[in-house]
Amino acid sequence: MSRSTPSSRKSAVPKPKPGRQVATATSGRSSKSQARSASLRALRAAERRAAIVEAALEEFTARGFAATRLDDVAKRAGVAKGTIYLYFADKETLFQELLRFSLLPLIGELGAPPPPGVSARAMFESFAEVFVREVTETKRADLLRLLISEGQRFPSLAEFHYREVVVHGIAAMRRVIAYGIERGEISNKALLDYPQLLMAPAMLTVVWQGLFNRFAPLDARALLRTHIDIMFDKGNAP
Amino acid sequence: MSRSTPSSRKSAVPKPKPGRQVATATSGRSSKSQARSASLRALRAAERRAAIVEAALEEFTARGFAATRLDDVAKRAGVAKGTIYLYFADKETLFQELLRFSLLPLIGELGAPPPPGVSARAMFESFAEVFVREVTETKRADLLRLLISEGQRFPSLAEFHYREVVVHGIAAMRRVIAYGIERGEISNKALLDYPQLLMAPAMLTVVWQGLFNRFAPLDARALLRTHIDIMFDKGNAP
Amino acid sequence: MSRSTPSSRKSAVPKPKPGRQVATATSGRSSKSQARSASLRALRAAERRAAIVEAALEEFTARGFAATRLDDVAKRAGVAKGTIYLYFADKETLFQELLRFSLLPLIGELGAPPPPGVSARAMFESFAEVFVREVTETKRADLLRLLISEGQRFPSLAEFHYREVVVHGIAAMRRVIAYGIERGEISNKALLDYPQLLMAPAMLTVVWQGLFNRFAPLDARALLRTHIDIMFDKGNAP
Amino acid sequence: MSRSTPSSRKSAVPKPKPGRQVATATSGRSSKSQARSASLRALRAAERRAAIVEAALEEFTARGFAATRLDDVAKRAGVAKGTIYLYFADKETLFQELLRFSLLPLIGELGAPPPPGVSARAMFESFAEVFVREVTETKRADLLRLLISEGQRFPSLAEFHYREVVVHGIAAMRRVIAYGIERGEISNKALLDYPQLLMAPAMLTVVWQGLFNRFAPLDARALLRTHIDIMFDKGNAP
DNA sequence: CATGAATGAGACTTCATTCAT
DNA sequence: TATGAATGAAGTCTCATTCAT
Repeated sequence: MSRSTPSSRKSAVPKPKPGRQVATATSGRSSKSQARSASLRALRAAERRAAIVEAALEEFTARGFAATRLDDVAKRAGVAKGTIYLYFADKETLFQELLRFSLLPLIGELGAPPPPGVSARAMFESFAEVFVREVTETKRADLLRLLISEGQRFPSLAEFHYREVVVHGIAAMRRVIAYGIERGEISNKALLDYPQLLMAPAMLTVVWQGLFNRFAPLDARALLRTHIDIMFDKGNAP
Repeated sequence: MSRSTPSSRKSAVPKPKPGRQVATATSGRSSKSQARSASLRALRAAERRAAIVEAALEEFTARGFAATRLDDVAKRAGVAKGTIYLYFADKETLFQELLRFSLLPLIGELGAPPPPGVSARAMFESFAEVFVREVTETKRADLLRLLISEGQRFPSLAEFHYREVVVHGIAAMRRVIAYGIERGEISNKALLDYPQLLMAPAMLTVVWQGLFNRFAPLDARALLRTHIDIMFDKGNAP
Repeated sequence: MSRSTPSSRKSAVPKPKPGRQVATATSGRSSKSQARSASLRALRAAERRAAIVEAALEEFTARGFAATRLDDVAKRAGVAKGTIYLYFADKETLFQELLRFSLLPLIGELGAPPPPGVSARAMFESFAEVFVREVTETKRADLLRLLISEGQRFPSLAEFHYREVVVHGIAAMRRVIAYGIERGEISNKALLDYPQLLMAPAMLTVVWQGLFNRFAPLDARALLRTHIDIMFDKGNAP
Repeated sequence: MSRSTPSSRKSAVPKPKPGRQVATATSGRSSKSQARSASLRALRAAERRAAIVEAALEEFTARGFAATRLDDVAKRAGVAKGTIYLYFADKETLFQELLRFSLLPLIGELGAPPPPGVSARAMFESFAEVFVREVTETKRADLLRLLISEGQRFPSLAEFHYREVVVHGIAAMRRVIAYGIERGEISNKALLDYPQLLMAPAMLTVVWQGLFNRFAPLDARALLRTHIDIMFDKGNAP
């Protein structure tokens, strides 16, 4: 192996669509209705962009930033090399955009307003469930790992996630903790200073699954259940 | 910059030794005493090797595997580029060797025989203290982050660490947990199934400090203290 | 910047019309009067062509042939990139056409029939004045520089200008010289063999102004006046 | 033709040495004498550098800066593509260095101290002769044309030549003119203000030979002789 | 006719690895 | 054993040209 990639050359990641994309049959031209054709074009553009992002996700998560070849991204997306540059200024922009906007929706989902009158434990159980369903069992886990791996080398990216994701996540955790303390579900008030402790097992799961799942699969749900049992006193639960 | 690294070129990492290493004048050969000169040479060789590994550590942790240039490693180590190949087969070998043997000693330290009659909490407190002192506040934290970042792309490396480090660590955690349950310091027996929970905050600290310390410094010791307070019932502590 | 241009990317040459050209609303077709609409269309076509040539002039003179991007020409002309190909076969054709027809009119102006009975000196003074007014102080100087710069690499272009411009210019110079000799204004008959000497200062001016005007502005008119004083004996002048 | 070059692809300029350079038989290693081997290496480096510069000269003068491929320069120099980067930072540096140092020696030659008691005409005749012999009939003419062609697009280059070459040349011309006026060889004192007029025919020759020599060869020596006859009164000549 | 998204060949540049000294 | 000059494969990015709309 010559340059720098650890594993096999030529796309260790299996590529699903070898030829040109299916293109969802746009060849039939109605020849009038400029507006529709314009929106069609816009639609096509959006599709292409999405294809590129999707392909980039696969390649970047499989190889990391430096070892990913835009050539491979293009092939996987079913576009020419130059096409990528119609949508993204350069490799780094594609990479950052991918990471920037992929984890954002999570915050919305995780911060969904809890049903009233519910226990703190139930609130966090809901968090955990969403995390498992929407991250652990999804490509988002790969994205999170990618962020953990490359964040240090892209300070602006780290900052973005700190501000847009982490700060809100920490705040949410703190609210749950405060609520739990208030309701007597959580006894240790120092937890308020380290709300990260609530998320630590979730993060560990993501890292573990990336590195060691091959050798020792980890049941995220069960692990988090145990975590919850430890963090919350059962007293006030039904 | 064209290829792949996000930040500045030309060694973002400050290099301590600008000129060629002092090299302690080896050119004048005394021409007798082959045995001593042989051992001297071996010593010199060992030093060189160590210098290369040390330099590689700096560069790899600062840039990751792919973006690190052997040229920079050589410069930092004070040797010629070709010299690296006298000690390591190639870039990947150097990288793996670096990671393979750098974290091993930890297991010994962490697995040091606990003083008899001590509480489970005290045992884990000792663990935590060693971890903070020997990892968090050391270059080992960088190595751990490097492992987390690149492990997925070097399966053999991940396997090595799983077998040589993680398995033992998990076993040690489990022993502490069992002991804690036995002594009544730990009430939740399910923890025995997920000893990772004991380590999760430590790992979170390492990741956090790599990504977010700039924006929100994290006090590893205090965080772990809180963690310990939660995991261990205080009843039986002195 | 990676490829080839020395200075700043993104059009160092200031572009006058930022948005799309006004285009004088051609979309509403009155659907009758085909003849007039045809001529209108022809007019529109001629305008477009002219806009492209004008834009090409700016860009080519600013960057040279190879470093000029048709994309920039199109933007500056207010047309789409593809439109250029409706009027010109390719980049080189556009370039050559630009150069071919831009300098031709000069020959007419420079070869204008001199008022009868005038001195040779006056004839050449008139040449010089036209040259200063119509070349030196005009974009034509840029075109001349462009020809000088790229002519060697476009042999057919050099040949064209030799035949269509230079030959006539040389002939005109020779006529002036012969006339001057005949009238006793020029004493050195060898000048007839090197009529280029009459034009040399004009050419030097164009080159100098392209390269060094920043550091040492050159007054074309005054320089040529001195040149004339040297070439023509003052005896017979009024 | 695809990208940008006007004429034929694949090196219009004939390449003399297809294989690896002759390398002047350095294979015989004397195995001792480090100093000599070091100087040998230095010698080799100097040769290589020279080969690259020489090749670059050919290619740049044949195609201009933008259209020259470093690949071709490397092939012509008999080195690998990467080798160029051991000696020059990038394409532009190679180009500028080529131009910067190739014309400098001229100033020395042209500014050689004139024999005492000689006429101004003889001094300038000597200038002219050196110019013809060392520029017109040499590759330096190509370099001068290259400078004229690309100077506008490399402001620093134009400035360098203005300061290092032109200023001195102009000063030398002015000295000759002053001397000629003093000796009564030159009558028009205004020439002191436009010493460029003395050089104009030389420059015209270089440009002409680049563009039109194919169609109308120009005898530089004869043209300059006529020029001299016109500029200098014959009175004081023998 | 006009558009401009898409293409893909090709240029510059980097850097792991080799090998003569 | 150590060196570091040399190599050349490979990657990123550009831009002339095409073509469906």
